[in-house]
Amino acid sequence: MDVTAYQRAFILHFGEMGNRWGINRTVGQIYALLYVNEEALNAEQITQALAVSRSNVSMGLKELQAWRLVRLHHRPGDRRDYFSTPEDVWEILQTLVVERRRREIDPTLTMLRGALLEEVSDESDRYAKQRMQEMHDLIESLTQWLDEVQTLDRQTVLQLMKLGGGVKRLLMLGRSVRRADPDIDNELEGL
Amino acid sequence: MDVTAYQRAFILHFGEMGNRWGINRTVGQIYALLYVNEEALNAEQITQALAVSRSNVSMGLKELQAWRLVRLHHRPGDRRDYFSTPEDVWEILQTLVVERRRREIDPTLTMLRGALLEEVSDESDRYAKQRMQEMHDLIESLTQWLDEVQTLDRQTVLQLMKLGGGVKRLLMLGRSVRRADPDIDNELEGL
DNA sequence: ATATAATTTCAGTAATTTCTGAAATTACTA
DNA sequence: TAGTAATTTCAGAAATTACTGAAATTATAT
Repeated sequence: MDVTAYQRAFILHFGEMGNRWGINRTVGQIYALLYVNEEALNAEQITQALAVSRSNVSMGLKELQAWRLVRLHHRPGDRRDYFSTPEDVWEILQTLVVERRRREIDPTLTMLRGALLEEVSDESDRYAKQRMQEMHDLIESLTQWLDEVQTLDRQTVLQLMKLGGGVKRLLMLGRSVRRADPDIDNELEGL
Repeated sequence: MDVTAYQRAFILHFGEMGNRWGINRTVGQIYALLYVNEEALNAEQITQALAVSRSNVSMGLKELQAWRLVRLHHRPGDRRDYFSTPEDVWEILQTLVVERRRREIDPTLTMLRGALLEEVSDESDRYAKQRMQEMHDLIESLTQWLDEVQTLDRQTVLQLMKLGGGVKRLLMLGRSVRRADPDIDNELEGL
C-alpha cells in the first residue's frame, strides 16, 4: 500500500480533525485511508501506509467498527480481514448521524427525562426544572424530526434540500390548498 | 451560590458529556450551572459552586465566550463580570450549529475545495479525487440547506419540524398544483 | 498617583488519552 | 493435533490535555 502525496494530504487532515470530531488521530487517518481507496485494505497494509503500530491499527479498526463506519470483507484463500468504507456517502452520513446522536444526545435526553419526573419544591429548582423542560422539548422535537426524515426515500430528501428556504412558500401553498379543498390529501394518495 | 442536589445532577452530567462534545469538564459544568440559574453569576460564585480553581473558571469562561454561548452583564456599583446563557433555547441551538460547523466542517470543506482544484494523473488519485468530490458535494448541500433554513422565521421552522415525514406529501402536492397552475407562486406572493 | 479589586496569564503538575511492543488469544492449515 | 498466521489485549511509555497557584495585568476607586 503506497499512499500518494495527494491522498496523504487528505489523510493527514482527517487525522488532525479527529480531535474535534471525538476520535483520535489514528482512527481519523485509518478512516480517510479507507475512504479514498477503491479496494478494501487489511490491517497490515494500513499499518504500513500510516506508519503506526499494528496494535494501534487493531484498536482503531475496532473503534471504527463500533461506529459502524467500516465494512468487513474476505477474499477466497486469504484469511485476513479487509476493511472498506461504504461507497454511498449518504449512507455514511446516515450512520454518522445515528451514532453521534446515540453517543452525544440520547444520554442527555435520558437524564433530562429523569430529572423532569422529579417533584421540586425549592424556588431555584423550579426554575432549573423549567429550563430542563425547554431543553428536553427542543431536543425531542429535533430528534423526532430527524427520525421521520430518515424514513424518507433519498429522492424526497434531496428535493427538500434543493428547495431550501423555498419550503416556506410550499408550506403557505399547502395551507391555502387545504383551505380550498380539505380532501386534497385523499385525492393525492394515488400519486 | 449554593447548588441544590437537583441542579448538581444536571451540572455533573454536562461535565461528563463535555468530553464527547469537545469541551472539557469544567467548561461543561460552568455552562450547565449558568443554564439552570435564573440570575447571572460572577466568576467567584462559579468557582465556589463548582469547587474548581479561580483560574480554571477564568479559562472556561473564555472558552464559552469564544463559543458565543454566554452573555456578559454588569450591575451598577459592581465591577465584576456576570455571566448568563441566553434565555431562548432556539437561540442557543442556532449558536451551537453555527460554531460547530465553523470548527468541525468548514476546515474540511476548505481542504476539499483545494484538493479538487488539483489535477491528478495517477489512477488511484483519480478515484480519491472522485471520492473527495462526493464528500464535498454532500457537505456543501447540507450546509447550504442549513444556511437557508437559518434565514427562515421560527414559526416556519417549527411548522416544518411538526410536519416531519409529512413533507413528502406536501412536496407531491406542490408538484401537482404547479402542474395545474404554473402561476401559483405569483398568486401566493401576497400571503 | 496609589491602593485595591477583578481578571488573566502561565509555568508547573496532575490526569487522561494515545500509542507501542510483547504476550495472549483466536482462527486456520497441514 | 501441532504449527503458524492473524488479531487482540494490555501494561507501561509517550504525548496531550486539564487544572492549579502564583505572578502579572487590567480596571476602578480614593
